[in-house]
Amino acid sequence: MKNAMTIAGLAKAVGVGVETVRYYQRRGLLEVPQAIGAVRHYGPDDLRRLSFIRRAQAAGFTLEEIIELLALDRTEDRTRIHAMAAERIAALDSKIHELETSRTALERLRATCASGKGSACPIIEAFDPR
Amino acid sequence: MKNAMTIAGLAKAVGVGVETVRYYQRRGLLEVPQAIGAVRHYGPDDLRRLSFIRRAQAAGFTLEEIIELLALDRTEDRTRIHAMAAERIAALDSKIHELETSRTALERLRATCASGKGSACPIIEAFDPR
DNA sequence: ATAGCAGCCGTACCATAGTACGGAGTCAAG
DNA sequence: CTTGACTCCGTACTATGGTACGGCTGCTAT
Repeated sequence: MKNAMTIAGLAKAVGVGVETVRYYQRRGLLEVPQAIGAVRHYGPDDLRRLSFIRRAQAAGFTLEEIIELLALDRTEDRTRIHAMAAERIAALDSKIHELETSRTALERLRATCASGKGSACPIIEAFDPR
Repeated sequence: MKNAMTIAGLAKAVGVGVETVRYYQRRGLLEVPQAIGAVRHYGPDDLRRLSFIRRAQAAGFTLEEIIELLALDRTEDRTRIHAMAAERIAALDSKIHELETSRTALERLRATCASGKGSACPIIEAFDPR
């Protein structure tokens, strides 16, 4: 059958380990397809779903939340979806801001310690809020 | 003694729990000050150090790396400091980029599902790379 | 037909960063 | 001088997201 792969192929296609796929199955994020013989075969749907999981993780959703998102995907509870998206966007915004602040501190540290003259290079002070 | 506080004061000043301070002591990130009587007292130095730890964590350094940074702070190994800063800035940049990409996907999801007409609101597709 | 790689399964273990708990001691106020 | 809050200490437990192991079985190529 075309487009059908075994667990290793699925895992590889998304860049995760086989054990990770099995872990997601146990957690209920991926369903366990019916086996043809004793071996399961995965298709494009599984691939999309697994990719989604990874992208949602990158967006900061926990696996628990992703389980909810996947359930929500089959309903039409727009209110809940909207709320989850809005909440995550807000969290993302503050996280991005935090990382940018950290980046500034690190730039300062890098600049201060680049010039090789003075002896000490005060790491702790580099992080002081300005 | 002025400026001296007990562990709860220190923790509170930085917004962590007492147990967290003790955990950092065990991990060697904070030193255990000499007790006056049976109770330890903490001063401005401890406060600065603890604040630094938290900011460094926000920058994505692990506690293990922070231990190294604290050790480095007393030396003048600028090369190492420079390398660590540069490495972290790069990681931060790619993380920020990733979060921004995620944010875009979430905005798309929010927009798609905001209009209350169609029935389904495809969560999974909202994360597809465009 | 047989070797050997894959897949399957359950269970155990890992890293990171805390958080909780229980007992004993101590300090300060009333 | 008692009460109550706080400290100290060691040990155990938690959450999150995997990763590893070992035995068994079945598919496939030689």
